[in-house]
Parts: sequence; structure tokens; C-alpha cells
Amino acid sequence: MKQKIEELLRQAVNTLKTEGVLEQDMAAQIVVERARDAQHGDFASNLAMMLAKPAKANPRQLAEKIIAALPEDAAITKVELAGPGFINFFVNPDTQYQIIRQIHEQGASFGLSQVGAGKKVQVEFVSANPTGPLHVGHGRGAAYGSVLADLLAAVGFEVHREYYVNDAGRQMDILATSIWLRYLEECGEVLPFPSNAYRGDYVRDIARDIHQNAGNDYRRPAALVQEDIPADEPQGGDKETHIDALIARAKTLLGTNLYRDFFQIGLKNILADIKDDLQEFGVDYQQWFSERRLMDDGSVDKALARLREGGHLYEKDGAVWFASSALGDEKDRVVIRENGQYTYFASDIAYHHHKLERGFDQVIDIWGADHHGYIPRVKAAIMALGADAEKLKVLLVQFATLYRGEEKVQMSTRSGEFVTLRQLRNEVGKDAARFFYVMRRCEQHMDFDLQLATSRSNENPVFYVQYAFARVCSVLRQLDEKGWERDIELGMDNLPCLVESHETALLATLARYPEMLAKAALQYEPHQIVMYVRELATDFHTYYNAHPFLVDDAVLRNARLNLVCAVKQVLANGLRLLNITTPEVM
RNA sequence: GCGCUUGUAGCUCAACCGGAUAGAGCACCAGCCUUCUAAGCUGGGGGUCGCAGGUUCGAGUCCUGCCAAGCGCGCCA
Repeated sequence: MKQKIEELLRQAVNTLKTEGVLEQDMAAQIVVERARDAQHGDFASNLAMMLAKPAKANPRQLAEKIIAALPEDAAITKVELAGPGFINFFVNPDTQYQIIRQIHEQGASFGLSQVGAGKKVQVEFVSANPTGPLHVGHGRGAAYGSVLADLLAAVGFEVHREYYVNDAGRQMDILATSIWLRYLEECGEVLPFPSNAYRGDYVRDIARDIHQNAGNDYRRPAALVQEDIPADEPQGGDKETHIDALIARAKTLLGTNLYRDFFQIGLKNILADIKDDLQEFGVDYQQWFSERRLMDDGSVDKALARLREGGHLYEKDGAVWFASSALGDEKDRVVIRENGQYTYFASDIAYHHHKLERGFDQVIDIWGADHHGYIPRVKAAIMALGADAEKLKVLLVQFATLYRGEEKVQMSTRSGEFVTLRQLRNEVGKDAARFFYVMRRCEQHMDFDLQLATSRSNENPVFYVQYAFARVCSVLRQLDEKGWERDIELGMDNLPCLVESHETALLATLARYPEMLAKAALQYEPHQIVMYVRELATDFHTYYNAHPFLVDDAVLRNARLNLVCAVKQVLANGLRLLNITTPEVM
């Protein structure tokens, strides 16, 4: 419909051009929007106001000429000039009714489109270090990323969901060493636990497992472990050098192979937990991409060699630097440390190089907002590698602050007291957690009230939407109990008897669904789905209270049932995208 | 100090990327259940869109400055 009106306007402009009212070379961006107010008809265009200035004409007079030049069309019943020069279109109600038949025929695929067809897009999200369970901060990225990915797929993009596993690097060594130290405690050794090690209970659990399976095979005397280790922070030392020394000690005392056991068991356990957690949260990936793999298969060397060829690397203070400041970053960055080790950034350059080589038209990284300072250097790296930095889109997800009613929930990773995503799910359920996480624009700071999410009351928007769905189901059950059968065709043939304002409002909202989806996808804004679904639920609840559906008049009854079933279908489609359940009874 | 993000009703947030009278929910007040689920609906009050300029037919939206909050500014990841 929108396209049709745009076409009509285009023809009108062409007519005016041949009549000499408008210049031949005048380029007109024709924009038609759905009218916000029913008084303004169904669609509106600001074309006359856009053209007024270049044409040196009064917008209202120009609008009149455009209206006069508009070709006749059966679907348009009235065209009006309004306000400062808006052209409002009133659509023939008969065309509006077609949406119900369309929804009925297309079912679950109603709303899907092909605007992204032929384009490959990668969405990388969560990618939390496998050094502990996911916490609530990761939840938002998980919910947002998964809905965004599904949304992009719904509008035709070929979507690849990926999790980057940071299974190399110092944090993993800290984990392996933490597990080993807890293991030694299990064996009966007495030794202090480093302030910078991972303190969560899960570390102890893994250590206990290892002890049960392997006995004392990895046991080394505490005295040897502690010998000549520089002091920890509480004792006036530096916690980083302390833990690094312990890592080195673990490697020497255990030897490469035994040390690797701790590394691998830790990684395997935690990654399995993360995968399981995400799956239960309704998040799936096509690929779990290993950072270690980039190290092992020479990808990092390859990427750095390429930078070197381009003259982007130099040596200073014994380290190798990437001249990122020449490409928009605030300063140059080290890629190979003085000790010969790659930095995290080096493997990230290789990773993004690899991503772009895989032929994605768009690469989307979803990061926590605290990583925003990292964007310029990654973009610089992409440019230096000779690729288009525009292909990378980084979406920043702000943290959610948890509340329990008025009270702020404290989180602290160090102390091990953080609220895990799993705990959150157990407390509020998958549906509410996803709904709340996706409800806001991602760059919006968010307050997540656990009490509200669990409340089974009118305060809770999740139930509000699900309740609308359940109500339709209930109506259909009642229909059955009354011994009536739905006559879909009878209803379809008599849709024009739906003349109540609630009904026309619903028709308009239903018709908007496909456009909403396309826009939400192209703008990377899943929250629009939430907004829409709430609006549709509101329209439905209002209608439900205003008019009975199960009336004696079979014609009206079936027409209304068709409308209500269309609502049910679209609610289901929207909630399916959000990966939220649609209970038939509440 | 520099950079990124945010600032809209008492609270939590929208506003179709520059359009018409800035909208919802919660909270508050007043109503609606012998009739399809009251987890619902109807009505009401509530606003200097952080502040000040600018751009134009038109600005919550764009540009500049300032104020405030969060985050970032490692040879950590």
C-alpha cells in the first residue's frame, strides 16, 4: 500500500514536471508514512513541503497541485490537504480487510520479508571469557544478540551467530592456576589463596572433581608452591606479579602436560556450563570460534605480516606496535609484548581479519558498553588490512542495574557473590528475563527490577502480552463449548461488517507488523518488537472489553473470530521472534 | 584532562532517523465483574523534552557551547 502511494506520487510529480510546474531535474525523495492520528487518514506524505523550497512555491499550493495531478486509484477513497502542507491519504476500507485473509494464509510466515536477501551478516555476541559462569550483565547481550540475529534472519539476511571463545591468554592461566590451588586444598595442603585468583565456588567444584577422579596425582607440597613467590597485595606486594609467579610455578612443578590438564578441564567445564546456560536461555550459535585456534594455525602471524607489509608496524622499547593513531585511534597499540607474547588485541586483529575474509557483507559485534574505547583500534586494524571499516558494526549494550524493589542488588565478580544468569533465570524465568532485557534500546542504561519481573500482576508487561494470547485461546475454547464451529470462509466473506473503531484500529496495527519488523531489523532495534507486541495486546484487550465476539449472529461472530485469530497469529509471530512462550491458558 | 554513551511526566521508558496537539506502563484519584479469564477495561490529573544559542516552512530529533550521570583512556582480557 505504501509503495503504491509512493508510486502515485511519483507519477504526479512527473506530470507536474511535464506541465512545467516543477523543474525537470528536480530530484524528489518521496516519503510516505503511516499516519499517526486516524484523523489524518491512513497514510501521509510531506512531499509538498520537501519540494516547496527548491520549487520556490508555497507548500500548501504545491500540495494542491500534486493532489490534482494524482492518478485515480480504486484503493484510495480520499486525498486531503492538511496542516502546513501534508497530503493525507484515506484508504478504501475493503483493502484494509485483506490483511486478515493475508495473515490467515501466511500464518507463521506473516511479516517475514526479503529486504535483506542475498546479504550475509555475522552476529557475534556474549563472547564472555570462559573463566566463570555467565552473570546477569551477559544476559542482556545474550538476549539482545539472539533476538537481533533472529530478526535479521526474519527479514531475509543470511545470519551467522558466533561466540568468540577467549581460550588463550593470561586470564585462562589464572583460571587454571586457581583450580590447581583449590585442588591442593582438597588434597589437604594449606596455602593462602591469591587475591587476584578466581574465587567463585565453581572453581572449587571443578577442583573437587579432579581430586575425586585423579587422587593426588597433581599434588605438590605447599612449601614448594610458595617458595620465593613475591608477596600478594594484602601483604604489601603486587597482586599481578604474585599471580603471574604462581602461574609460572604451576607450570614448572606440574610440567607442560599436567598443567595443560588443568587448563583443559577448566575450559571444558566452564564452556559446557556457558553453552548449557545459553541454550536454556534460548540462545543458539552456529559457531564457537576459538581464539587459540587463531594462534595455532598461524592466523595471527598472517594478519600481523599483512600489517607489516603495509608499513603499519614498528618496534619500540622491545615491543612491536601497530600505528593505529594514524587511522583514527588515540594512540598506537602494542601487538607483541617485550616478552614475545601476543597481546589480546593481536589475536583480535586476526579474528576480525578472519571474519572479513569469510565474506560477510556485515559483521556485527555486540559488546558491553565498557569496551567502547576499543572500537577505534579495531576499525583502524580493519582499514590497515585493506578492508572496509564500515563492514564492522559494533553495538554497545549498556549494563543493567539489578533491583529488588527499591533495593539495588550488589554484584561483585571478585568476591564471587555475583548474580549469575542462571540464578536470574531461576528467579524470574526465561520469558520475563528475555522480555525485560530486550524491552529497551541497547544503548539505554537499564534498571531491571527482579520483583517486577516476577510479579504476577498488571504491573508486569510480559504477562500482559501473553494474557492477550491466552484470552484468544480461551475464546476459541468457549466457542467449542457452546457447540459452535468456526466458519472461516463465512467470516472472510463478511469482513466489512467489522466497522467498530476498535476493529479498524486493530486492522491498522496488524497491517503495520511487516513494516515494523523490517525497520526494527535494519535499525538493529529489537525493542521495537516488544513495543509493537504490547501495543497489539493493548488494542486487543480494549476490543475484548468493548465487544463480545461470541455473538448469536453467525456472520458477525465469524468475522470477529477471524480478526481475533489474526491477532493471535501476529502475537505468536512476534513472541516467537522474542523467543518467549505463548501459553494457551494462564 | 580527553573520548564514548545517556539526559523526555513523581518512577521506568517510547516517539516510525526533521513533521501535525510529545505518547505508554507503573504510581495516584474516580469508575466497570450474575455476560467470551478483572493478569483486563474506561475516565482524570501530571511536561520549560538537562540549560543556552544556532540551522529552516518546521527541532525532543541536526550543529555549537555549557551542566549532570555512567563508562573508558594498560606491553589486562
